[in-house]
Amino acid sequence: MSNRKGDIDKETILALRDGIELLSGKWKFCILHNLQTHGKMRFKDLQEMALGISPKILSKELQELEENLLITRTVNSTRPVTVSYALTSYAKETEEVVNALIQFGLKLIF
Amino acid sequence: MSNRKGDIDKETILALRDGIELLSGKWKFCILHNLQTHGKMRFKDLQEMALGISPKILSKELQELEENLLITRTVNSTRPVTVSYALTSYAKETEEVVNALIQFGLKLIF
DNA sequence: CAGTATCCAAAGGGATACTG
DNA sequence: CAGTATCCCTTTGGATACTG
Repeated sequence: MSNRKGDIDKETILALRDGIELLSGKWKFCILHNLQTHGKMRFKDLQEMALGISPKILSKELQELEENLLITRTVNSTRPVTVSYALTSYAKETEEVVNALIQFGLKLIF
Repeated sequence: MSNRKGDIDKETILALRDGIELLSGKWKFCILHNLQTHGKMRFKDLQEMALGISPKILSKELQELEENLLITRTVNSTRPVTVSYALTSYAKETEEVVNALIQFGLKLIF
């Protein structure tokens, strides 16, 4: 309660909205969580982890995460070609958000 | 990394998705943050805090938060009638999520 | 395997005016 | 003041089929 009532902390609100924006999308938290716990994952692994995500959506969310420097995309010279996704060091910042959300979700039930 | 690759922790994923669901909506985090920092707030205060939210949306999100027992709605016997919103004790669980998100958002810029 | 292309339904959210 | 009602547009996300 560092602010008086009506004295709105705009920077905090903007930071909040920025954070939300980068993590918006139905599957982003799941993707981040899975990469946190499993390390590198391929497209297909990610598709199976979250039951029922269509390839189009997964592709889109991965691209957004990559654009925002939260994950890397690596093409492996195998046959057939495989692609690995992994968190950037920068994405460490998201771990607390993901974990807090998981803790919150767990407390909803029990 | 307690799980082997491919051994998906469904409960964690479901908790994550439950948490996300309760907090989904463009303004919920802002509402929660403002109630955290300012305590009780009236409808109009909340409307001003987040520049540009329409009354319909604010009303909807407040109802959803109330349904999920994260906030209380109190009608004050004033003239004209005013209504106060405040966090429930249960909503303490959301503070860490909100704060983690703010920290993440702040690190995006600086 | 790792996507892209196309099509489509539903949800989300805003503007505005109105009401008790 | 605290909403609700109406209208409308945009975004989101899913199903499916196809490609290198």
